[in-house]
Amino acid sequence: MKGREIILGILQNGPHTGYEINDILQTRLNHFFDATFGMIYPTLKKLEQEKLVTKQQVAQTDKPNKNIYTITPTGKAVLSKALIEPTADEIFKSDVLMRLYFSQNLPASQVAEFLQEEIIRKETKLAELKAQLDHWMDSGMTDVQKITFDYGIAYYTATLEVLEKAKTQL
Amino acid sequence: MKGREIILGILQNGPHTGYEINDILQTRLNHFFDATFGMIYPTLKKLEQEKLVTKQQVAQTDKPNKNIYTITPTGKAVLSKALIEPTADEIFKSDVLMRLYFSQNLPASQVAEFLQEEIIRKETKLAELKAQLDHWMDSGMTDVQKITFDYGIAYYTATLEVLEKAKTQL
DNA sequence: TAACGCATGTAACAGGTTACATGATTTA
DNA sequence: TAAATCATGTAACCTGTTACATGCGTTA
Repeated sequence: MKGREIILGILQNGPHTGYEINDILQTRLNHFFDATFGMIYPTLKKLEQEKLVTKQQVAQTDKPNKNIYTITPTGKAVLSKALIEPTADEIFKSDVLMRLYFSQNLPASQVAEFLQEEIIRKETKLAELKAQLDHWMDSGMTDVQKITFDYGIAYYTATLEVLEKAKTQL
Repeated sequence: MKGREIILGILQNGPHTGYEINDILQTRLNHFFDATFGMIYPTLKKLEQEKLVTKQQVAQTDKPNKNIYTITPTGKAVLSKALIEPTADEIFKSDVLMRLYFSQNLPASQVAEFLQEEIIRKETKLAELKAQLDHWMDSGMTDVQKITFDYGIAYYTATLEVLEKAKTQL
């Protein structure tokens, strides 16, 4: 699934603005997808042109006006088709591991810094994900969605352990 | 680090052909980077134009002719600079987790299939990585490179556990 | 007064993917 | 005889990134 189908997926649970879609992506799906407004708005525009979503403009007084997008029956059909395709390989690229791999000529202090940068990032992400659990359960988390949460926790926890152990052993 | 610097990094450990670079990427770095020939050859061409590498053509009788690329002093300078920059966030996108997230209207059998597809992939990757350890240690694995290996093992192991537990609990 | 939340969008560009094209030798 | 290994490359395309542009109300 690419941005296109992912946005359709989010809209299947109800109409949303681009801003809200970004919010969902940044909180609940942050640990396995990465989105930016530069992708969300152009994608919504294309989806509208293809008639997979409809746009409803809403004027607001205190806040900027907003566009609420709703998935169409055609959009639902496209999504359903995408959802039952065989799954694709995950994409994982780590700059930190790449640095470690190429670090032969760097001082240990530099290597320690790389490790530390990643430890901070992962600790932050882990804390955010854990903090997210309560709100998410309130707003209706399914058992299967819980797997994606557990996956994230397990991933951050296991790799943090490796990074921390490596740091002490330098 | 993007493809450009990664290829420079590999060439810092000695001259290589594009084919060999691919091989290194597919075996040792496979668990945190993904490369294709369609990226490697065009990148080598650009690097040559920028004089960051030099090409030596070698005629072979039994096998196709090959081009051996060597990093230049300018190339080494570019690489050194890239290596000490602050590290970038890792990129992680999981199609399987995305399917699980959107699976409300799918039958449990379909969810089980998603899980199974990923379990097979991860088991395969884990086995390949473990199998790689011996050759890699023979060809000179540094302590810091060992971290990248441990990271991969920890990641596959921890997430496999989550996926397998989820499968039994469906 | 600085930062954050709300809210949308475009244009240029980078980076990599996919598919195609070729072809001999060796191994199963 | 099918598949794998060795070996290189191009062209079109897709997808997303980065940077820019705007602007009010509220909170710290």
